[in-house]
Amino acid sequence: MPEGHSVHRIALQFERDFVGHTVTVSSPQGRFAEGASEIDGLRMLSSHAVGKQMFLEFENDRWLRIHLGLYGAWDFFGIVSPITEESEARGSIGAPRLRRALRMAESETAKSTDLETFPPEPVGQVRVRLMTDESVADLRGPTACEVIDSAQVAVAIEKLGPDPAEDASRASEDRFVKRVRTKPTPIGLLLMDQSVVAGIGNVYRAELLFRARLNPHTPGKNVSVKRLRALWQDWVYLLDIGIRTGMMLTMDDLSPADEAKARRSRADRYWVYKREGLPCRVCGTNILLEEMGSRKLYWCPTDQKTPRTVAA
DNA sequence: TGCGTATGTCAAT
DNA sequence: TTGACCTACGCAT
Repeated sequence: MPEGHSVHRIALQFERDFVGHTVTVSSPQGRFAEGASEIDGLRMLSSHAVGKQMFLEFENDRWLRIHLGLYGAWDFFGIVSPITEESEARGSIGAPRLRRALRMAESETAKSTDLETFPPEPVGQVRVRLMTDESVADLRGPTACEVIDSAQVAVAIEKLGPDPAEDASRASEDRFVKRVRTKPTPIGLLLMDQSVVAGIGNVYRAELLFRARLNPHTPGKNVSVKRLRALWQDWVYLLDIGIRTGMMLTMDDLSPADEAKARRSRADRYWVYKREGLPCRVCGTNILLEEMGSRKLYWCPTDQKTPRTVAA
């Protein structure tokens, strides 16, 4: 379910509540029994996200690499610390941390409920359970879940393009621009290519292209450097909002009422995503749906009509 | 109860 | 380009 923002939030959650702790690792479902035994009882040393992948570092050069894929999700139980200013703001800062259950990765429907017993019984297909004295994290449905060493971590990260949440430097932006400019591939495909830019998924792709008023079919090499820099900066901006709020909020300058609506329901949240056949919020033209990269692409044929590009 | 869908990726063809 | 895979949920029957 997650695009880059949720993976970064999850990595932050681990940083808060697991890093520095000795972790009991098990595989209630059994499918990760071997990997679990490799890291069981080790101290967690760090937690990182790059794009949609997360790397949890343990002692002895053992790393847990996780990719949630389409349906993966983490559930946290017990002590679950607030991870952003916004979540801090909901309770008083410095107040005792809550004992609760929180589902992450399905940020659209993040739930937090009271917890009666600790640790709770695993429910459903839990591939991995990580447990400290105070906190439990259950992983279900990941595409990737494996124990590797730091050399293999380096290989995995090498395959990924820049991720602004991990490196927002100008060099990172340049890397993105350069990669896009060398390819004849449509920009709508390049934004989904994790080696070009890491962390963008199907929702952010559609929304970023609309915000840029960019035709998804424009070949990467035909998009001007100026527009690509703007596109990168917009991703920096949206990703930051995503990490802070846990939601893919892509519409700016909403009235407080519309902002509340956008937060409450997906139907009121996006410019074009999942809005095929509905009138464009800007020009009224019906939003189109087409397949691109075997994923559903939503766009406005009027606002995103011409590439309006000049080779710079 | 069963079907379709989903914010993803990879291997096989 | 297609199919396989991981799991949960909403909706129709």
